[in-house]
Amino acid sequence: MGNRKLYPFDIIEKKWHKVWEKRQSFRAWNPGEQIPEWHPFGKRHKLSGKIVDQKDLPPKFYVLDMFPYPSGAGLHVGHPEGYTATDIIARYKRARGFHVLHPMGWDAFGLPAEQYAIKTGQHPKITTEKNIANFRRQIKALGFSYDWSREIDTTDPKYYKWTQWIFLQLYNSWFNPETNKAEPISTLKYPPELKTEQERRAYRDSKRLAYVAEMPVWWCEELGTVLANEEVIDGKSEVGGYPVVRKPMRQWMLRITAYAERLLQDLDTIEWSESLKEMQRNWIGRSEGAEVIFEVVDDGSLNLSPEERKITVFTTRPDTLFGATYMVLAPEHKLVDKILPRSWPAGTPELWKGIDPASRSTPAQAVKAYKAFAASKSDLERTELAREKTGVFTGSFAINPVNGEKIPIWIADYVLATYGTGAIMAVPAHDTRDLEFARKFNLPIRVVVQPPKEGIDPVGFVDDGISVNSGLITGLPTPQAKQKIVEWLEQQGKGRKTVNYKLRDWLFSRQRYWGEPFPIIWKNGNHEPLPESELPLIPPPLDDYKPTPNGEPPLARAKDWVNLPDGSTRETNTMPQWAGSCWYYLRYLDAKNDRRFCSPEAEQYWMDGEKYQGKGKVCPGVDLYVGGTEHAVLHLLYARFWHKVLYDLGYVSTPEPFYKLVNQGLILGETEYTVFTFPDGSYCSASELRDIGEEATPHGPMMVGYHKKTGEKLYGKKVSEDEVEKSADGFVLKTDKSIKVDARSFKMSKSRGNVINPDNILEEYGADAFRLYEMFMGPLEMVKPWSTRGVEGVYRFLGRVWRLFIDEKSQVEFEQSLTANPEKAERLLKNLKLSDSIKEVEPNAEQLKALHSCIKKVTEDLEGMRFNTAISALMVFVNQATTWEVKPVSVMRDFLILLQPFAPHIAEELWEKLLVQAGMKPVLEGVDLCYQPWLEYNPQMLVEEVLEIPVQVNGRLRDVVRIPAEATQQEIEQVALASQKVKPFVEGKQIKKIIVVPKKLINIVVG
RNA sequence: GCCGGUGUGAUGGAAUGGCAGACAUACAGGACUUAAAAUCCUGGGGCUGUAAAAAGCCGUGCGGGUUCGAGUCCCGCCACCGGCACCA
Repeated sequence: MGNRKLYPFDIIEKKWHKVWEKRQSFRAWNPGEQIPEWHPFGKRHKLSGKIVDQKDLPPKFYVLDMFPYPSGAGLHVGHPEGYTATDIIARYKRARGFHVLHPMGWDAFGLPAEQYAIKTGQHPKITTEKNIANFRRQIKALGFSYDWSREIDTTDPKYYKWTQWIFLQLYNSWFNPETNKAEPISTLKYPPELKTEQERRAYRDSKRLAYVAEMPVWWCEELGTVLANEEVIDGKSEVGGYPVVRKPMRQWMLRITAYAERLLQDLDTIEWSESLKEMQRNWIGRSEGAEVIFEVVDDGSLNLSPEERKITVFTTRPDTLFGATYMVLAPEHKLVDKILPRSWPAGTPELWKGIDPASRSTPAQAVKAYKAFAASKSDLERTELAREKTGVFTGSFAINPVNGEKIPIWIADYVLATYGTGAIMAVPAHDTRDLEFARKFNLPIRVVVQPPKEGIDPVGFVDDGISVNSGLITGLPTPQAKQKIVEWLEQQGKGRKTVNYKLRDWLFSRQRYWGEPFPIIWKNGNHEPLPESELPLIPPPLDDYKPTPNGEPPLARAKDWVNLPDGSTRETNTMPQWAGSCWYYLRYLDAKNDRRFCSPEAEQYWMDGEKYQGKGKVCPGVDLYVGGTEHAVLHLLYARFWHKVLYDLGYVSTPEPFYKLVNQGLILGETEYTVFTFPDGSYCSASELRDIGEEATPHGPMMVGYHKKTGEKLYGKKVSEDEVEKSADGFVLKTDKSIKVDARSFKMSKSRGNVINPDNILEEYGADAFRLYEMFMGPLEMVKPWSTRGVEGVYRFLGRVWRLFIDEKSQVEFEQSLTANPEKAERLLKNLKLSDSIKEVEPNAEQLKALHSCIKKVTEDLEGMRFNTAISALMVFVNQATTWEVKPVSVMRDFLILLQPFAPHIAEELWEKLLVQAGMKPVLEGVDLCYQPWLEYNPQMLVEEVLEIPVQVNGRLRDVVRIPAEATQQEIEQVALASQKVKPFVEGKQIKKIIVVPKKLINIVVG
């Protein structure tokens, strides 16, 4: 790239940023606010100077970005992808007359700032502020039409005051299963047997939506904190990839499980992508089945109470009860230790007695050894490897309620304590895991479901079939068999129909400093809420931000803060990072309110589509939410949960927060080519390798592959694009075409060194080109590789737009005077002259057609969020307009209205030129470009007098004929048949039928 | 293994069941230039064919099907990407 700019984007962009800021162009107005005389929104909607009421305001459109965590690394090119998409929509909707709310803020609590604080002793606030300032600068440089007056920061006490307040709402609520919603804790009814206040308190505390529980949690030594299930991936922390272990700790929990069903059901009411909804459904993991009670066989020596004698299992296949040949408890199951007989029953095979030969003398010893073995396995080990089944016989038996059969009770870690009842009935014939286990320990396998088709082995058949050898359900197809057996169990009091969810309650406390402190104090072992008047509760500064040596959170170091005069102490845990992002979209509605998290008026106006949009489509909540898939389950599930609680308590008016959600696809690094070499340095074709992939090494990620024949591990070497060429299938080395090269794009990462810094792109091509490129790459939702060459392409397009309007001679003079007086840059812009070819003339038919087909395409594509094709329509227009000797002002004006959402800076500058130098009349006089009304296309302008109609014979293209638009079907047929190119294919054959698609195509079918 | 998504030129990608490859990138040729950059113009899926054309055939991951007509719809596969994964 030469250093000469195609147009002075740097000057223009700075200029318009200042203008927009000064005019507060993108400020949105809450009901009750007075709109100043000068504001363009007031002018557009005739509300200037008025104190507006909800009913005066035009329909709202709330378009939201997932706010970023301001990391020290600065903006990633992935951020502006979503932000540009929402900005284009925001600008388009504004032009369409909507009252647009388009805010931005910072999700600023987080680990990196805290870890930096641990290293340096510097308060994390300082790092955070610095990073926010950098992010703000970078985002502002892109010219997004945010209402910056609503900017929020989750680490600002004015913000987290309300995060803490919402926590108190959760704390002071319980979920009433009868009404299926959260209610104030005061409506809780106590069982009559609870007499003392202490008993009632314990009962109350056990029902709260925010409650304390001692439970095994994921403890991450490296991070010095516990993590939520959702933050643990493959036995490692999602952040940093550190090992985690299970550890019982006292923790704050949020009762999200109470909302499992509603979180699932309401997915059907919102417009999210199917894949995203599926992810949430999977996470919630609803499964219908039955609980079945098995009775432990006790000859009296076990001393079991009647309650302890019952083992309840959960199964989704009650129809296979007759095939249950053993049962399994999780090692952590409560009853495990109670059911152990003193000695092995007669005839217990050695194989059943456990993993440790030394401990086989009694069941208690075997079980103890097995429990120790299972507990020692990290979760990584549990999920990894071939998952060889392990387990041990307890020595006890239970009675299968359907046939009275005595079956052995085992413990095994393939049964999870945390799902269902922590116990299962094992049906090896019809469950893959049970089958594996039964085969390993030589347990009986009994077929009770016949596959519907011949030739399928019934052992290991897990789908629906016909019940066999199953007493009263024999002969029934699986669904009916399930129903009938459950009815029978219910009659007998041996079981019932039930639903289970994979979703667990949300572990809500962290042993960190840089998070919201809990507004909770502890008095005599009981917790109490802080009064609302004491919010926000601000954490004290520390000298040392590490956890204390005995594992207490860092806040425990601040003795003066923790210990209160009356002897009570503060909770020292903090909330997880997700807390602040659970409700930020509500704070934007009324960001400065210090009496409430958000006023009811603002909430109702901006969130409730139905009431204030009048007729038409109802879009409750945030109308459009755009962000990455990385938040598919965590943030989006948590936020929906909080929203539903607030809805139940009457604080918000919609059951769902985000009506329409779009996931932007990841932007990968530029395509990389890898050639593999043998240790001696000679090349190996990628086609001879299997399992090509990345491997982390101390020098960063390396490409590795394994030789298909020898299994030898080979390393890859990066080669540049000019060293390779495309062959029949895939790329090969230019120097040796027998050597295939691996070509793929990778996620951008520091260690790989393929990160594109937005600052550099902005510097070289400007914000408009950057915005345009990110949208032009392809459909928003798709994963796509970055290509800096592609940026140059759209940059050239903007250069063509510029030259369409600006006189070349004045451009040259401008550049010269700019070199001489760079400090006068902005004033020199005035010297740029409009091209002489732009004239106040009536547009001709061709020009109108070009304009109106552009309006049509851009409008339709914006409605469908197909930005890439909208931009190509703009390019088509410019390519056509470049050939016009005279360009009518009106046509060029309308083009700028279409261009503005995509490339606002250049559009504003050229609009101003048309106003000042060509005396252009805007569509709405005195209104800024960003509030000019959108254009309607006129179908009349697109009508062709002569159409080019393709002629097919038997579906194959033979000719294209020109036919007057008003031609009749017969005339069209005649012209087509008369075509010299068509004749040879028709002559001598019988014409069976002629299909004429009006204005589109004609197909002659011959026999 | 289960669920979801995607497969189209050298590349990113376009195509309400109706001219496959819009628009752009890369490439090649030309104009302008002392030269280069920038700009403008032209070309282009493959094969056969021809002096050049014309013309024909084949082409949207693979195999079938529906249809006058399929990248698009249906059935069966394959590959890649993402998510979940001992959840009974």
